[in-house]
Parts: sequence; C-alpha cells; structure tokens
Amino acid sequence: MDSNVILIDEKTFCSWKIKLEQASLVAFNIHEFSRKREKLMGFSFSIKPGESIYFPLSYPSISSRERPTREEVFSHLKFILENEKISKICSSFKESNKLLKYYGIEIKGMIFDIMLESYVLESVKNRRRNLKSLVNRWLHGNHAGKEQKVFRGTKNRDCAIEQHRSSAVESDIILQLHLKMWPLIARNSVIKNIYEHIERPLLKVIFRMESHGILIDTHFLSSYSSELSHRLHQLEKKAYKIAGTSFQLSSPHQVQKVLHHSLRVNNLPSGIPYINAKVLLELAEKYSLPKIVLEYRQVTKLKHSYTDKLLHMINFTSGRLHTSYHQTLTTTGRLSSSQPNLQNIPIRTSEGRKIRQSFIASSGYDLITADYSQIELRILAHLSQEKKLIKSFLNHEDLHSITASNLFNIAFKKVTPAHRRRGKIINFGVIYGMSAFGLSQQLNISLTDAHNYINLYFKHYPNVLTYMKKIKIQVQKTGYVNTITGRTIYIPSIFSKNIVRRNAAFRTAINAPMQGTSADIIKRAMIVVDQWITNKNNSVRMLMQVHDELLFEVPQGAWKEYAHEIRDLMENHIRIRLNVPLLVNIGKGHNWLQSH
DNA sequence: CATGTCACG
DNA sequence: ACGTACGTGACATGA
Repeated sequence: MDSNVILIDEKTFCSWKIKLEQASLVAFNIHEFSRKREKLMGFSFSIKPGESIYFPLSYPSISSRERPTREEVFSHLKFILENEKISKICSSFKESNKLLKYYGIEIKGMIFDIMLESYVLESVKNRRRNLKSLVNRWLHGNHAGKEQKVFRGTKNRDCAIEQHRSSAVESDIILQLHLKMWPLIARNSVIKNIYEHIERPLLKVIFRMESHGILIDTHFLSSYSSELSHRLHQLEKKAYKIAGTSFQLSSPHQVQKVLHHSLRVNNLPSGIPYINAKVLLELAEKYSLPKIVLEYRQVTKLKHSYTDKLLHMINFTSGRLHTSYHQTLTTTGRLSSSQPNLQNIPIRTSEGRKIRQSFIASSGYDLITADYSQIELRILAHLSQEKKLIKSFLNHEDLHSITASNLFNIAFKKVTPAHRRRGKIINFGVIYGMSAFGLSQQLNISLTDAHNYINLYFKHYPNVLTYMKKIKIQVQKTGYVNTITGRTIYIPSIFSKNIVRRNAAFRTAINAPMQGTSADIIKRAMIVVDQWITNKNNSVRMLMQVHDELLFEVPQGAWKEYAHEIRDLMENHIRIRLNVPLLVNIGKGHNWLQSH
C-alpha cells in the first residue's frame, strides 16, 4: 500500500483533517508552480514517518468522485498553519513564509527548519544543503527507493499526479530528517541554545528585513550610469590609440597580448598567469596603458555590477530593492547576500561611494547605521586573554596606532597615519592567521622584514601566540573549532595529506572563532533589536546587515533617541559577554553614505 | 562551466 | 620544503 496519499475525495479529507488538527507536530511542504512565481499549487503534510498527504488546490480532471472545494482545502491549510499549538517542520521557512504571506497565511507555532538543523549540526565547507543531499547523509539506507522516485529524472515533470506524489513524499522526508537531526540537537544544550536563541528567532528577522527592502534614488543612479557609459567610451578610444589596435579591454587575455606585442612591455614575465590590479599598478609606472585598463575595469565593475544591476533589481510592486540573505551557507556562521548582493556595495573609492549614496531613506525617515567597532579584534582580546589588548579596549585606545608604535619602535605620539595603516594591516593579518609571505605582500616589504614583524607582534602580545598554539592543537586533535557561543566549525582539511591545504586549514582554524563569534554577536543584536522594534509598534525598520553593521530606517526627528536605544541594545543586551566592552558607532543621514 | 578579476566585511 | 592571509557574490571571457 502506498501511504503517500494524494487527496482526491471527501472521505480522505475528513480523516486527515482530524488527524492534523490533533497533531502537535506536523511537517509541511509547499508545492509552488515552477514556471510561475507566487503560485500555490497545493501543499502536503506528514505527521508520521512513511505517511503523508497532498492537498491539491486545483484538481487534475481525473476524478468525478465527490471532493472538497478549493475553499475548504485552503481554510484547512490556514487553520493548521496558523495554529499556535501545532509545531511546524519545514525545509526552508523563508520561502514558504514568503509564498504563504502572499496568500494571507501567517505561519505560527514553533518552527523547526531542517536546513537550520543541518546548519547547526554540520557546518562544514562545501557541505551541500538541499533535500537530496540531506537525504543522502541522514536517511542513508532508511529510505530505500522512495527518494529515488522524487529526485529521479524529470521525465514526468508535466504529469500533475507525479508532482503531487513528489510533494507528499517530500513532506514525509522532511519529517524523517527532523526526527533524525533534532534529537542530536536537543541532547546537546550548547547546540540547542544556538538553534533556539540564535538561528530560529533569526528566521523571521531576516524575513522582515528582506520584505522591507531599501529605497534607491533611481534618477541619481541612472544618470551616474550614463556618465559611466560615456567614460567607458572615452577610455576605449584612448586605449586603442595607445595600443595602435582595437581590442577588448575587459579580456585579461587580450590585455596581456596587447601589452606584449603592441607595446613590447619587457618586464612582463611571459609565463605570467594573469594581469591583475597589482601587476598593472606596477606597470603603470612605466607605461600609460595599464592605468587605462585599471580604470576601465573599475568603471565596468561599477556600471555592470552596481548601477545597472541595482536598477534592474528594483521590485515593481514595492519600488524597492530586496536582497536574499542566506542563513545556512557560510561555514563560520555569517550571513551571505545575493540577488543582488547588498553586502559588497562599494565604499573604498570616491567613485564607488556614489553607489552608496543612491541608497536612501523613505520620505519621513532617516537612515541610521550602527556598526560594531573592531569587533573581531575585541573577540581576539577576549579569546586570547591578552592583557595588553584588553587594556587597550578598556581604555578606548587606538589599537592600530598602538600596534604600530610597538612594532616600529616609535613613540605613540609620533605615529603617523602611514604607520597606523601598517599597524592596521598587521592587526588584520593576525585575524587571518597571517603568514610572513602574506604580510610581506600586503605591506610590500621583504620576507625577512615580515618575519621580524610577526615575531615582534607575538613578543608584544604573547598570549595571542599562546592562544593560536592552543587552537592549532585543538583543531589537529578534533578537526573543529568553536565560537564563544559554542557554534562548531568543522575543518576536515586539517587532516589532508597535502601540506598546502593543511596550512590553509590552520589559517581557517585561527580565523573562524573570531569571524564566527562576530557573526553570533550581530545575530543576537538583530534579534534583540527586532524584538524592541516590535514593542515599538514597528516605527523603526531594520533594512540590512553587512556583517558588523546594521542599517535602519527611523522616523525623522526622533532619530537621536532611537539611535541611543539601538546602541545600548547592541552593546549591552545581546547576552553574549566579552571581557572587553563592545562599541557601536552610530551614524545618521538621508543616504547610506551620509549615515556612515 | 571554469577561470580571472574585483566589490565588501 | 612547501606556496601563501579569512569569509563571501557577480560579472565577462573563452574553452
């Protein structure tokens, strides 16, 4: 008997209706029409492994038997999903919630998202997290044949019955995956805590952030886009004149050929694999073409990836820009953003900043940014218990300058901005698990000098060295490292036979606790600020997260009071305590650039 | 579809 | 002696 049922008659509907209403935990799966977004075809539920039901919202014309109306089925769906007492298991909450919201349904009750469950249990680089790979890893051998049916070929894609059956089987699988993973989470208080106090509450915060979107000054952006087009044209003309031939400036290969043949650039190693910005910058001292290529690249980047792309991505309905945040992608616990990526909007060059300028507040609102100051270095201070670092942060000293003063052996008062920049690079190097070579590249110094600086650094901050040794020993022994909330990051490449990979794994192991703890902190901040926003009747909107920064829209006039509260929440009420203070910088403006 | 390049924290 | 900074996403080119 096939127990993954497709509803077609009144009798089945009634018996399942009662079963579902009495259940305390149901897995559900939304069946969305694949060729048309926001079209709900049907849905399926499962409350017992091996059993599931599919409710079509539009019937294939195969049966003349008596059956419930679309309205009956829909109101049942609504009743179950909005019932606080029934906990829900789903496979990607955000997507389901988005579609259901469109249909006027709000998912209530406790949420178990199997993707999040997998994420807190198995945060490993390159680990795939779709239904198929979860089945392979977690239901291996226990689900013989069934998943084959669902995931095998697309021969019958157009056959409605096959689709319905697949959807039903999927909710069964979702339930079974949860029953495998949840006990492992529940029995480990640390993992359970991360799930219940970080990842699960964050689901809805991210959902709200995505739905708000952000307003873009389209006039400003499109006129900037035309300006960039014009400049590209000028640059092309110039380049062709110098080269004596026309070629594609955007092709690294063609640029390399032109440099070789037309210009007879002789200090270009012929075996060079690529012509990146660094190489071009060096060549720019002797030749004029490299500079043009560099500028061309910068301008095309701005135009294609930002001005044009962002304008195209603006949603017709809301008139705003909505990104997608991915909560289960990075190994360290960070979010990522795509379509469009709003976590890499330019800021480092004056040209790029114009893109940021086009992110504006809704009328009647101001934009506020709140960013954690040097959060990863503060975490390093905490983790390493390095007294000098802790002291610096307690006294609100400028750490980059202090590092510069220590390493370059100059009085603190005599540290120049150039010294400070180098101090900053070294401090960052520490976070990245720096190597002498990497540092020498960044600072443009010799390998021996870089070695000396590293040795000096560890002499000044001995506990940092001790901490790093400790991490190395731990990761070699266990294959993983942890953030201070206990989030586990697995680094299996530490056991690689390849020394290059092993060294890379060591650096990941050094970096992951800092990057990951920072991610934990801002996630907690998002949750408590979101809670506060709800209590404030949503007069403030959280719009974006960029790793150590949050962007808000607040009603004009009252921004000072709001900013004060946001800062206080982020610094003092996230329930993750470091032995150094957290510091949040607040900025206000009409656009994102101003607010920095 | 992989590679090179470059935008961010 | 190894070949080299951590984590992402997107674009254009060219097999």
